[in-house]
Amino acid sequence: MIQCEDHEQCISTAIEVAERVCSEKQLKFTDLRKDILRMVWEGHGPQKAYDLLNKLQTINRSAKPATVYRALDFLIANGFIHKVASLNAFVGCSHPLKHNECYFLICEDCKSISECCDPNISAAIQATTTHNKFVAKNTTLEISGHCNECLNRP
Amino acid sequence: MIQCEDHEQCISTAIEVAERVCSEKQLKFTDLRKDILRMVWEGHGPQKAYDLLNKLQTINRSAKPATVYRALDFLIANGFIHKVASLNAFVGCSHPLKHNECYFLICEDCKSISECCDPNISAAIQATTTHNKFVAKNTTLEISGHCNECLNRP
DNA sequence: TTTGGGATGTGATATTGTAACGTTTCTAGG
DNA sequence: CCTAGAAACGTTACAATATCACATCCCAAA
Repeated sequence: MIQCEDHEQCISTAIEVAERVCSEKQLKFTDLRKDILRMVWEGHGPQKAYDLLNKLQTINRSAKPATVYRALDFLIANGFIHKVASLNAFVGCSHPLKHNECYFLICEDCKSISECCDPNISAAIQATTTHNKFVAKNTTLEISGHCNECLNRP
Repeated sequence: MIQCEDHEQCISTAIEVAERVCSEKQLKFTDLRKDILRMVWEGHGPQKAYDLLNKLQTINRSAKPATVYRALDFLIANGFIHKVASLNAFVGCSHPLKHNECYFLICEDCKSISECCDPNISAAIQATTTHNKFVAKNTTLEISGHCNECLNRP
């Protein structure tokens, strides 16, 4: 998410992809779900549920927490966004079609978050779960620290 | 934590280690902190802050959330427990002296949690953070799924 | 057209965590 | 010993996050 050149473009791409995937899978990509997906992407970083609720209430004054959480649940279940557990926040998924195991680099200074998928990490995790005879369903890997830009800032 | 043979023993070992480390580092291992550490370990799995509060209130009726959270913060800061972000819960650290990067296998069925440190995973993470010129301060790796025992249960 | 399930509306409430400020306790230095 | 200053703790209030339960709406398949 950090690196995008034209954020409007990447938002609309994300929505188009979601639209297509939902169409293929016969899922209902309702206006509400689309609005929430757009808002998550617009934030350009981890978005908090209640901030999304506030935004949503500018469109739909009667929106409630459950409104937002239900849409978020749908988007997570179908891979369009991720929950960042260590922040209690949500980010758009950069490649909803490609990977299952993603991880995040979270800069504590500028709050940027970048999503990566690294085959070596995935392989190492896989090797260990296999060794432990553990069947992994969901992997949370979040690395917080300082990004290169912030380290080089004067 | 799953594998311990004598849980009373592993609780008291954990407390002894904490006592020693605090003594060495000139940290104050107060009764409150010791009580919370013991309660985290007694649970034999991820413990929720408010469950700990309830337990604590059987000893100290006037305990408040902040009482618990402050003790938890101390225990985390000094490596005696970990926060499990994906569960909003806390577990005792099996080897407070040895490692920085630990990860968890969390069984969704029996709720057991096992802490592991795998050099290969650490190396893969390190390689990627280096490649991204990212300085990691804290790594959260939590793998949820199904443990071997639960998979083999009839 | 009915009917059943998914999606949403709505109000209430549960759960998790922090801020702010006062009091106590410990400890180092005079 | 005394006494600042800091660390720990007590206490109140509240903020932030999340879920439940039940009603209603809407669409698609029989």
